[in-house]
Amino acid sequence: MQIPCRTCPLRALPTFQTLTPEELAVTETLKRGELRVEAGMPILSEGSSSPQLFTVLEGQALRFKSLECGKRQVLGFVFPGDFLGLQAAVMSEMEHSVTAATPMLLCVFDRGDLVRLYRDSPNRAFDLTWLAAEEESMLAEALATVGQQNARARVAWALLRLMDRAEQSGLARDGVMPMPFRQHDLADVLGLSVVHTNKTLASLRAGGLATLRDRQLTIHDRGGLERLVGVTMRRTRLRPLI
Amino acid sequence: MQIPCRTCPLRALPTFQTLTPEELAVTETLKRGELRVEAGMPILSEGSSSPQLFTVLEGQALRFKSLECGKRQVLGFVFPGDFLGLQAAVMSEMEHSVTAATPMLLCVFDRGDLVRLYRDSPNRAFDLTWLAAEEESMLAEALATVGQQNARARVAWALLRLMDRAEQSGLARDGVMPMPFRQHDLADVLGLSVVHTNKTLASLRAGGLATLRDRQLTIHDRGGLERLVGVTMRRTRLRPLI
DNA sequence: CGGAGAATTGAATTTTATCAACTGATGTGG
DNA sequence: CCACATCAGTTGATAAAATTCAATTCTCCG
Repeated sequence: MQIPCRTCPLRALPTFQTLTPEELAVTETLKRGELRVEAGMPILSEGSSSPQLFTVLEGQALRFKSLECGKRQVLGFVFPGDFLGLQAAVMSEMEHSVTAATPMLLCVFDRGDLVRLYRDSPNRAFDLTWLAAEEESMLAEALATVGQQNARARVAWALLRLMDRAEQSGLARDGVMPMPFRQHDLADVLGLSVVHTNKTLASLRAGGLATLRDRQLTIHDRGGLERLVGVTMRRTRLRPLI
Repeated sequence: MQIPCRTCPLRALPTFQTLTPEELAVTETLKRGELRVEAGMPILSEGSSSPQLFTVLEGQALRFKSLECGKRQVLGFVFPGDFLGLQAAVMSEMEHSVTAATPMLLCVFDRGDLVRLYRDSPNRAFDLTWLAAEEESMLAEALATVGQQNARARVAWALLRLMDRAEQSGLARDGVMPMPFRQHDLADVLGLSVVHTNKTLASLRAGGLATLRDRQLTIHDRGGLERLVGVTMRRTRLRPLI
């Protein structure tokens, strides 16, 4: 086990809750090891009941659902600090898949320890519910965007969400972040075709709102993008880090 | 308090978990009373932090998010047995609203009791996480449908979902259920215009797949509808009833 | 019976998807 | 170091889908 929880660099970030020494100790007993994953590799698969749960230490990934017709709907972006596999742990199996978009480092937990956690650490149990509720919020926001907004507003929303997540996990500076996701991924988030996503990105770029190129996303005019987005975007909150 | 939990008619339904007498006793101490709500009245509002949580005993409702532009996205249908307000209890406030579609009878809980529940009843705490994860699944399914499917498939999906939920809560018989929601509501679920929803319904009716009229939904050809729907629809599961 | 909200229908218009072709960057092997 | 292959990104033309608008009919209640 390379990194003990108490010195986990993620905990230093202002986004994450600070734990009491006792809580930290409990968390530490749950950690089973670390796992490195290459870009493009699957981490969790729809329909499987993973015996392991993960906290992302480094790298980015995509959550998505595959459709019979071969299409897929991307459900969300995964950033450091995110917890993966709760669904499989709580229901019998995963309802979506997760695939690494970059090389990743994962902190590994054991599904079987969950019962113990609920019994012994009500605060941490509450945090798990919080995480599930947070996912629910994110999906609701996405659904409202995809269901009700036009292409421009959808893309604007996705860019702001990406930047927000990147800032949370300390990956962005001054509206600039590394962008590991493809336009194709963006299109599958938003229910748009790749072509139309591309044109919309070009239009935002031309309007001086945001630039996506060379694996890098730059937000030039946050206010302008926010005006485009019709749904209320929740401010970043203090998250629990399992 | 009119109905004690142990004789709650919902518990008799096969959809809901049976509790041990102890668990039932705990649940009973949480119940604060009952609330009747008229059709069309708001139950929970986006942005508010309701001090109360509800379990639906009778009636149907809609969860939805309002957009700045005046549109709204319906996030899901609420049926008897559903738990309302978890989001407000876990995060600081509700991220969506709930409005009654029919007269309703709600079982009332107190938000403040949640901490006690997490401390004393790990099983029930786990159930709350389960409920949040279930919501997440439903939203993911909706997002995949709205994001990737055409109008026919979307409407087919919504009709099957409605029927499934109605069967779960004992409201449907032989593919026939009372339909309290308007075509306008359906349109806001699916990200379609009312007009197009209407035409699509007409086309499904003409194809002998399903009929929606006189406040009643009839599924004539479940297999036909399922073939239209491209996303995997989870089978009804055993749900916890809080 | 009359009025209000809901459902339905037929254009006209707008938005988005699909198709096909092309550019540019990256990487590999001879 | 160049030829070649590959893949992401870009663009224009065309087709399909959904929205909007306008008008009419239907249903439920008072």
